[in-house]
Amino acid sequence: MSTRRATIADVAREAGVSPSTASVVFSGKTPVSDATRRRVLDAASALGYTGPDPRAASLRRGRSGIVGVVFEEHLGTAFLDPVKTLMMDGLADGVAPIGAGLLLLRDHEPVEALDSGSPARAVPTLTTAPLDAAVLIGCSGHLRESLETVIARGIPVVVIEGDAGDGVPRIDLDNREATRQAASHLRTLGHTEVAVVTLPARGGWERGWILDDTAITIDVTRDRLAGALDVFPEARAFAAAGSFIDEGLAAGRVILADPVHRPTAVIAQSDLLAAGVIRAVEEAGLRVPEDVSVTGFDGIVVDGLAPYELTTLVQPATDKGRAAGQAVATMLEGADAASIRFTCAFREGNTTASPPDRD
Amino acid sequence: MSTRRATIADVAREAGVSPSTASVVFSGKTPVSDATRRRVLDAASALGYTGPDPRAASLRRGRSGIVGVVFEEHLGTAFLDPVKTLMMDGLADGVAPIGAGLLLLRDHEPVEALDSGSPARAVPTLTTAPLDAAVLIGCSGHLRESLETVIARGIPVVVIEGDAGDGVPRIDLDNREATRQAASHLRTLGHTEVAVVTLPARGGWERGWILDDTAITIDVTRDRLAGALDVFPEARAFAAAGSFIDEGLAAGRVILADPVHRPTAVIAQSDLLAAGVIRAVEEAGLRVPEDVSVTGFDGIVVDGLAPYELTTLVQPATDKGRAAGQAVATMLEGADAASIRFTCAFREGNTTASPPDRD
DNA sequence: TTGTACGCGTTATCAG
DNA sequence: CTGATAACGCGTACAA
Repeated sequence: MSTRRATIADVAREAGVSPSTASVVFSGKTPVSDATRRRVLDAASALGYTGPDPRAASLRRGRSGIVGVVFEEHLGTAFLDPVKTLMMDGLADGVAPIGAGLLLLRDHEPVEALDSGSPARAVPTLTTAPLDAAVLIGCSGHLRESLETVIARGIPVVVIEGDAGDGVPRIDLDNREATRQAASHLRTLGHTEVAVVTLPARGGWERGWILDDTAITIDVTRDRLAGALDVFPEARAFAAAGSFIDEGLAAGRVILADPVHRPTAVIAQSDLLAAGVIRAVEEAGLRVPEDVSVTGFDGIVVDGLAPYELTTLVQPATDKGRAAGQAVATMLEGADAASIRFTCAFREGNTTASPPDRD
Repeated sequence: MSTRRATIADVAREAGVSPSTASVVFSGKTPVSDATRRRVLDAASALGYTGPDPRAASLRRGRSGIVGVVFEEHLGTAFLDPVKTLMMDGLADGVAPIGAGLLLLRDHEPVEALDSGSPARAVPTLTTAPLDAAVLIGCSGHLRESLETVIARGIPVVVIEGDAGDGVPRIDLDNREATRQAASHLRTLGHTEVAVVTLPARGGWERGWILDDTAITIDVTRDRLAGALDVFPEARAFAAAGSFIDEGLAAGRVILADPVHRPTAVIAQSDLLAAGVIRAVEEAGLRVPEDVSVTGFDGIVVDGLAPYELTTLVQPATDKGRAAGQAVATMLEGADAASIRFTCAFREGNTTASPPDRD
């Protein structure tokens, strides 16, 4: 049949009922007699009608059943991070009760060249996607911009790990306090020479030392660093370009390079970074934790790190995601959602010990 | 302002132009004089109008700009698999030119209990999401069902690694041929006692031996196994419950348990499984590759596997995703998309060697 | 270049 | 339990 798809009106006509009755059969919003239902269903299958067009339904209802999840990175990259992965998991759980799907979005679309001869076309994003709500996974300066876009559209929004301002529910961690715990642990062990390997200082950051005048626009980085400095005000900090083992390795090499300033402990802002630092320590012919103690952050399973068991802060990543999902669900039902700050659990592994005796 | 949001009609009225003119200003489909444009834009910002409602626009256009990606697993789990992660990456790339967003969907919604007192509500899925197209990441029997749903809706669909039948474009690998290569490599080295650690045999599979009468409904598993059996018809196969290091470890333990039947080589159907098998070998007090050779599949970076470098088949995971995305784009433009079979590259690492001398 | 008219496919609402 | 009516907010022929 080269004709257009059947609509609910066609089905109704075929079944000899009114469109509204047919609609009700599919939505189940109102009781329908069995006989009528059967007629409608039969007519539908006869016409190859598979149910209401979601586009029309969402226009009418004012709901699309879609929650946008905004990343600032290349989508693929986002899932390379175990913590984000777990968050997505929780998020999926959290929105399940309202039956929403998760739409992956990037906050600043890459400047795509004109491909395949097709004329320049607007790349849909936050502005043009049919979202019921949005979850911003926050960090960089783009967050601010995305936030405005979403708020302007009047869409409920939740921010994970970022400064939302206003009345925007925020899901985050006690980053500063948590790091302070790790640092205190190190001080208790007797460390005084400590270095910090941080997450990026801001979007597009290349790895390098954080100096007094370095602006840190990423909240997580700033807060965790503050926690470390609370205990070791003199600690030097080197910011990696991302949360990867290789970045930790690179940072570790730099930090350990100068024998004079060599720290006896390194506070890494993520487990992956910590794993890299451990490699750097080994590479330098030193031992963990005998010569250098290392702490991480996240409490993820770093595959293949054995025999080390990282001393780290275990963050409830899945819970964070779930909380965000629930907050979204709450807002979608018209209620106000509260911000939630989760707490990390300090977990002592075998990567921290007292510093070696000095001569 | 407790009143409803402004519509394009309001903007037009405020600007003193017709609705269609205002529409054109936002869509850019037709030239508009600068003066008019300015008036419209000013009116829009005065009214807090942020652009056309995506729901209405998509009804009118017949396009939502959304491509569904259907997983059969818990969403979070999907991203724990590096290969899927890379595929998503490529997919995001592939659909970028048409500016589509990716909507994460599960094929069989978990049986959610009634939460939060809200009445039982239909959980939207494949049937109710406003999709322009769908990508099925295939395996289990659910695929069949999902496929029918999508086809009934008349939505373009592409299947990755699964049997699509009909005229559905399929993106997959030369799984059988690739595995055959690895197996041949082992035979050339002199191995005769070989075991296979496979991916799950079907959805919901618990780990266990694959017997003659075991039905394997997952294509990837079946094809890769066939490739191994082409070379070693007598090889025994143990199916893991998923592609994880731990599963490989568990499988390895079972396979190595019986000293009489102990193989000199293990063909694992994924790198993660292979990594687990290697651990099992070490755990048994044996060496890789001196006592037991191990091959993998995927060519991903298995974090922390050093000093081993897996002998494996490198699959172009990102390319697969990108191809799927492009196929979707093609179909959306009304053309037919072809199925594509990608080729894996054999990469020899240091986990395979000649078998030990037998007494 | 701008305006008119209409319909995209549904579903709330309310009366019967 | 069923039906008539009226939007939902927009894009696009077509005419002016």
